[in-house]
Amino acid sequence: MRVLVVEDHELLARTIGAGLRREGIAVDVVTDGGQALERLDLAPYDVLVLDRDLPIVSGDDVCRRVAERGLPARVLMLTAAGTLADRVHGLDLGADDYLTKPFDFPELVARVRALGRRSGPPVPPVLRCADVELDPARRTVTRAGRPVALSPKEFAVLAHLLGRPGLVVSAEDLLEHVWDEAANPFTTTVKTTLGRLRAKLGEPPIITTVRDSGYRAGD
Amino acid sequence: MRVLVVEDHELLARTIGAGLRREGIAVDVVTDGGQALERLDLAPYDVLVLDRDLPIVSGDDVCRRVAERGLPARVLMLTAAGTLADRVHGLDLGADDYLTKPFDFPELVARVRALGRRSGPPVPPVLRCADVELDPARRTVTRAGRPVALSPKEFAVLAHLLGRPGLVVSAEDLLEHVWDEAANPFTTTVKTTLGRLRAKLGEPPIITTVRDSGYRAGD
DNA sequence: GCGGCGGTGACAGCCCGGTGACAGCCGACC
DNA sequence: GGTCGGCTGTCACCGGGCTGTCACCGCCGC
Repeated sequence: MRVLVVEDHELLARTIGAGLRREGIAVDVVTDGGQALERLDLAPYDVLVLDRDLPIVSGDDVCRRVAERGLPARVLMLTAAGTLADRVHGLDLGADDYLTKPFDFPELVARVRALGRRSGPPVPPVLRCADVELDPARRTVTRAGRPVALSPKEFAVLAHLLGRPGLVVSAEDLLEHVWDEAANPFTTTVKTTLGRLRAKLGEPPIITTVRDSGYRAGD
Repeated sequence: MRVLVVEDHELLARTIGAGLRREGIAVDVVTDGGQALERLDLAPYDVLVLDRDLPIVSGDDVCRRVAERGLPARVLMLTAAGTLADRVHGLDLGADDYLTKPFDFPELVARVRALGRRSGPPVPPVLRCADVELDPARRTVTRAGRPVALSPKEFAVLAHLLGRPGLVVSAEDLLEHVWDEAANPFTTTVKTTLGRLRAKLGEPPIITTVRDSGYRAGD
């Protein structure tokens, strides 16, 4: 787990850093919000321990920027102001947890661990072939950066082919995996769908035909 | 966001459930740990509000099982025992946050929301897409600066979509996260709600349909 | 030349998704 | 406690685009 501590009170900063390191956590320490934003661009932190009362760039600002940029770091906000309103406000800014000074060190460690325990869910990979990209989660296909609108069947066929780059995929194989069991095994729908797909993908061809065997993409 | 409340004190359980629902959150309520474990197998909850002092299967046990099974649910532990040692112990068991009774309801809501944010990819506090802005904390939506009045369900659906910009969200996914257990899996309510939502949002469309797959906003 | 395989265009049926109407339910307000 | 109104789930119906079928053509190998 990688943690960035942002705390302008230097002694406290060093103390937190040393304490977390003693727990086997990789820690970087900076003392103002500007440095924090720089560091966040340079390395992927799991947890950000953030003092709210920072000079110049406040903890709230850093927190908001983290959320805006969609950074994966979870934010643990430290503050002297422990009123309910402040706490709620901080959480709504995008902080993931809140701790009021003075705090007990074991609790800080436990909360940092809790935040770092689970990182985001694994993202399904984007399939690529030449200048064609297929994103399964977004259900989008682009060619040279321009979106290509595909029907569900066309999309499924392309995904199946791009998922097996360089391999020859037979029409029977496509029927089995892309179509359901109701598909007529003597149908010509595979070649029709492939024709439409090729037409939408344009030139140069992404999918080649291997006579008597099937189709191939990528490689 | 979908929440499971586990609280053996029935009146308190119902009060929490009703209060969260009023905030547009899909809530299921059970009154013991055994039921909680069953429910957790049946539906993907985002947040678990868990009383620590449960009969038979304790909150600690439930919490441990959640962590062991690698369930995506975040745990907010409720307890009467507010000593530091207890809090640290709870967090080490896998709880993600801690609240001591008696608590203020706005803080419970804020913490549940914060945990719900964490269960997905990090989400900025205000969701935007084109000229539409959605503020989860204020429960407001504006289009081109003009307020749009949405019902709780419509709001929750829009928030779920805007929180996953560019991703295709299936009707099943919406049913699981926006509706609670009472939802009929064969219902047409999702498309009806989406129709009403689109009508209120007006032109140009914010939400697009991906045939056979689901809906997408943003991107 | 001819046979077989694969590509292409036209066409029609069908399924999916959108829409409007309606009813039950619940909370608010009187 | 009664009534009203908004929210939400169900249903029936409609329209459009997807997709499977078919006929035909071109190409390649024999």
